[in-house]
Amino acid sequence: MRRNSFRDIRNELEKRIARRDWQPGAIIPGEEALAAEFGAARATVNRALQDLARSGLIERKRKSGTRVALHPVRQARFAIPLVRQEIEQAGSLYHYTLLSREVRAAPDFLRARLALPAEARVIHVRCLHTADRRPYQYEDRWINLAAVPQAEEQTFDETGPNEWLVANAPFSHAQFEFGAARASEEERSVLQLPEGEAVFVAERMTWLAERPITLVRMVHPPTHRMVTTL
Amino acid sequence: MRRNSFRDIRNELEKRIARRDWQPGAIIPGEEALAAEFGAARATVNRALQDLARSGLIERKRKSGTRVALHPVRQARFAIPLVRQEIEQAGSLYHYTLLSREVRAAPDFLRARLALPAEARVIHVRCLHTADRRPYQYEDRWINLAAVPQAEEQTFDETGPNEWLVANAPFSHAQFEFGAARASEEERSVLQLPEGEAVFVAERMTWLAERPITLVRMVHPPTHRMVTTL
DNA sequence: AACGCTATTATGTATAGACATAATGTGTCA
DNA sequence: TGACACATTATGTCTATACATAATAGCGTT
Repeated sequence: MRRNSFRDIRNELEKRIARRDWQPGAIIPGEEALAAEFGAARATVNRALQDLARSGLIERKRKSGTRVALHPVRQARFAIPLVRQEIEQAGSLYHYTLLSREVRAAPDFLRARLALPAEARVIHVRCLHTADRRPYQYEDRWINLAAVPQAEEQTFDETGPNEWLVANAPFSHAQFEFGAARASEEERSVLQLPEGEAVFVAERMTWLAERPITLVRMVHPPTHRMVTTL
Repeated sequence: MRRNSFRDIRNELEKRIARRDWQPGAIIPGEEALAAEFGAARATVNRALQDLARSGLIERKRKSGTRVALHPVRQARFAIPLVRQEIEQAGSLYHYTLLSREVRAAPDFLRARLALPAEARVIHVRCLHTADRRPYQYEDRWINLAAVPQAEEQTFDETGPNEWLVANAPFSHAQFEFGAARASEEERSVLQLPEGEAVFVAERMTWLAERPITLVRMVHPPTHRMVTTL
């Protein structure tokens, strides 16, 4: 006979919620009761319930008890891979090309977005990532030199700034923005797209404890799909 | 003196990893050792480590031990709101318009994507969601009648199929796809976009325990941004 | 060297019992 | 009646202990 694992309990409760055995908003039995029902310890039931709460299916409050979430504000997760990994995992040949690299004062739009002081100096890097020799991602990146001074010594002609940053400048917070746009003149030429083509744009800002690290705009051809499951 | 909570332990370990006290790829002390160091039980350390593993900062393997992730494959979460909520939370006026509703046999492309049998019947609904009278999202949805027979009685002329489904047909799995595309003729006319404009496309498939429920294609004007933080 | 069995080891999970904490209910006193 | 202290309750967390399980290392056999 199989022992009652917290997964079994979680799955069973999940099923009951999906089946509407317990209405949305309704309170479900307490940990003690469930523990008795499943013949498990309260700690085991607790673990199952915490799991469900994390996935947004139930809401828990001390003393009040546990209830089925009214609006199952479900959330999906997506991984943030390195371009190289993403491409190589798809079984393609990765290649990196540096297009330009420049140390300069932060332009106004960047100062505004990253809340940088007037005198801020940054590195601006533009590069292209290809998969099987076909343009895959055009990367347009700004790095705050005040936060990552070692970046100034990097030429970025062999490895991309993303890989270097991941290995040398951890971040604590990040903001992501995804959208679509008509390809600009420059994007079209770099990605070799026909006139008027659409592009998938992902922007990312990262901070390490309130200090802005980098802003990057990653532009993909319209064939690109970001996929995730729940 | 404050008790060592698993959060404290997690935060401390997080800090050490950020500080590079342990190099990426390096093995970190075992649970017993950490428990001794923090003066906690192994179960407490275990909980902290499982937490870190879930967030992708470390990788654990039985017998081998725990090591700092080489490429911290961090993951971000995004919420899956109802369009109405999304619009109203932004302080805008939500409005819904049904464009068409039709019960029919599943077309080939749909049968292929949802793995439906040859005789499958579906509802096809097209509708528009507006924010402050401006087109916000064009929704093109297919519902599998074998999985949600009650949908056949719904007219969807007052509330959108999404809202109805959320309240009446829960799902257990979902797949999301995001991308960009040039607006089709139909999308342009519904969303009132100029010729050659780009659109942001989100597709979602949902299942309840292996039974396909629905496939929806949600098309947004290029001004739309999907934002999330980590 | 190749193979397969076994012992070892670190993590994974379960348990009973205890105390902590937040939220709510209740009774007392001014 | 209102303010406030106190009891109650469900969840939150920790501990010590035990056993389970996956993966590896080492050994012995062929």
